Amino acid sequence: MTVTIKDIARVANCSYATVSRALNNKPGINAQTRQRIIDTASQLGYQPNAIARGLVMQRTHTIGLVIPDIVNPFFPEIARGVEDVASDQGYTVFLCNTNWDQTKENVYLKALQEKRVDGIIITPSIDLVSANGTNYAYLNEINLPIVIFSGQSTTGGHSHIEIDNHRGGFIATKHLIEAGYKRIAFIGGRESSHSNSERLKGYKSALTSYGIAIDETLITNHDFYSESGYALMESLLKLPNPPDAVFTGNDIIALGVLECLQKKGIRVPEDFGVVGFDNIIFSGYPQIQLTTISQPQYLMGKLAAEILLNEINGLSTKGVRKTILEPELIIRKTTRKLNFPYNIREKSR
Amino acid sequence: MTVTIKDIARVANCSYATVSRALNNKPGINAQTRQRIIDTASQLGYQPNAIARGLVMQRTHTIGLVIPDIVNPFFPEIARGVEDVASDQGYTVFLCNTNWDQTKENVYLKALQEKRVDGIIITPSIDLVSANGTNYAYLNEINLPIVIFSGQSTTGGHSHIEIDNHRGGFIATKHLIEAGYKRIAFIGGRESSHSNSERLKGYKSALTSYGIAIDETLITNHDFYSESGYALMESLLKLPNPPDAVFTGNDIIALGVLECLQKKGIRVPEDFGVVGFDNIIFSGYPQIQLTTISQPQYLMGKLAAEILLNEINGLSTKGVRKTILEPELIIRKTTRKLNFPYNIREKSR
DNA sequence: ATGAAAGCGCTAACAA
DNA sequence: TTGTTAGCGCTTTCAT
Repeated sequence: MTVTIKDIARVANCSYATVSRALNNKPGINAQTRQRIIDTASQLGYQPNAIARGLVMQRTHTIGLVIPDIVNPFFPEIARGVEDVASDQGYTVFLCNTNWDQTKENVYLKALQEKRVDGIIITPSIDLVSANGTNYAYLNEINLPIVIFSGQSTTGGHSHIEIDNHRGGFIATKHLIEAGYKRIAFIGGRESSHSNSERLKGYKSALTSYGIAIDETLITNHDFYSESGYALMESLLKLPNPPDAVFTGNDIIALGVLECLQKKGIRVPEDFGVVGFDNIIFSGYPQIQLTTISQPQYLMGKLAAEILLNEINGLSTKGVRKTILEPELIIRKTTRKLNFPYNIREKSR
Repeated sequence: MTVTIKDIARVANCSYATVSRALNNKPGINAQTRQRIIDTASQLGYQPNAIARGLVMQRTHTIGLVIPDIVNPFFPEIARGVEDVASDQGYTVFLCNTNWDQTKENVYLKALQEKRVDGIIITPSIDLVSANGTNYAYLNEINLPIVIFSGQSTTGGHSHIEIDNHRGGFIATKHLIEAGYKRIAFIGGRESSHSNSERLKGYKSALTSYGIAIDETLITNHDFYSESGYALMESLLKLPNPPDAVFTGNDIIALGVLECLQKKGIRVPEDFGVVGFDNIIFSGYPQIQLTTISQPQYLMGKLAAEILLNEINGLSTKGVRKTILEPELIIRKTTRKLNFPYNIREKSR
């Protein structure tokens, strides 16, 4: 049925070891026989069996990409970055979308190991460090190059790449304060997610720096979806003393917040300020113009893949790379201009 | 290093064939030995090697998903649909993003075959049927279950699933006509793409049905990106007799069109109508409210995967399923209400 | 320069 | 019920 090197050997009249040599450009083989073999291989329509090769080489040229939500435009950009460098270097990538489901994440991790991927890039759906308990040390049990994307290693045993989420939360909130908003709420996504909790810490730290008391009733978390943003915004508005601004866990949430505000007829940015996080492509559209914190998504995907492939190929040591990128505030139309005279000096963080 | 069934056999004191039986729930094995084997397997932290298994079984439980643009929100929804059913059935999916690059598509197709995937779901970046010449018969040379997503088979040898693009183009254009727009342009994406050319045909057929002459200067194509939509809209506006409405090849293009219109200060929908295609999630956002043609993306992804897995598992015959879904017009805020009295009857298509 | 043969980790037919 | 053995298709020593 499918043609193998043995078939080639038969018609090219040589041993199949020779075929292997010829096809893999190994030295020590007569140029003519090599050509003859290559010719018959293409005549027979030979397609190397990567599975068999993988078995003997213990290398599959395959990596796994484990992410929580491919539908959030943040991740497709990452995926494209990862893919571009992977395919450039002859690797192929398994897409593993967990829908923020811890169980599904584990199932995927197991499958990837069984399929003998050469390495894994993962955005854990839960914060590895703050989550105490042994359950979440699972990444340490994987004996494979791993790069953690937007998360941290519990042991320092894995490279990781992320934006400085704390700083991002800080500058987002700072911007809101300086624009003169008075009661700034936080609408986060998954409370257990690493990036979310860092952003929240940044938010708190900004408030504290400016001498503003932290009001726990203004801090909410649920999901990284816009429905969640809508719902939480709605309930925040029902507070006796409702907020006049909100910093959200990501742009998608902010979109839901904006929708709610529009429905309630609350004017943005005049009476209400909104800052998101990620700077997904749609945030920049003229109709949206969301003020947000930018992450260079495609670049981050590329970097993650480069780091991983370097580790796989032994070009760099495992787990040493800590790449923290600087977040950038993108001021658009959902926050007021900084025309508010503010005397309180920002304390250093 | 890694533990194999031989290691298990050694400590469980049996042959490794027995181990294989025990671990795979094969009949004809003593319940106690099975348990003993299972126990030692987990004690040793055994992880089956799917590569070795794949080699002997000639089945990898892996499928390939080949799409042109993971960044277009249309595709992540598809991917999620595909993934959800795949992972449910124990399959894993290779994400192959081609960026509309025919060469990259071929490279991926080759890689997928070499990696012995069990089947492929592909949105060809070029129209297989209209593209004449032998180059584009490549899918027929692949001896694997394939389902073509939003495209057609040249031979009828592959199942395919798509929306009725022609019909979609027709109802989009019809809607614009009935809303009273007079000069309706078409801004497409890749001219060589199947869905694009079908949508264009639908557009022409609607105009013809309503007795409107087709003006080739109003028909433009470039890329499925919003930059392309912006640029083409801009040049269309420079025409001596510019259009007052446009039907676009997809929503992303429409977003670019809207941006251009806004910049030029042209009022939508009062003075200009826009209809997109796909109904990506962002089109429904309150700030956008794009009138468009809906495709049930997630469902389509699910269906594609189900069809493929059925073929793989011999539950249905290869290449017989032709699934054509009905498009739906979603009227939002980028087109006028149908308050225009129109006497010309729609001829049947 | 080429061939013979072992072995990667597993499944499955055949024996016992 | 269990063991022996032959591959799956390939790479890679070790001989020749």
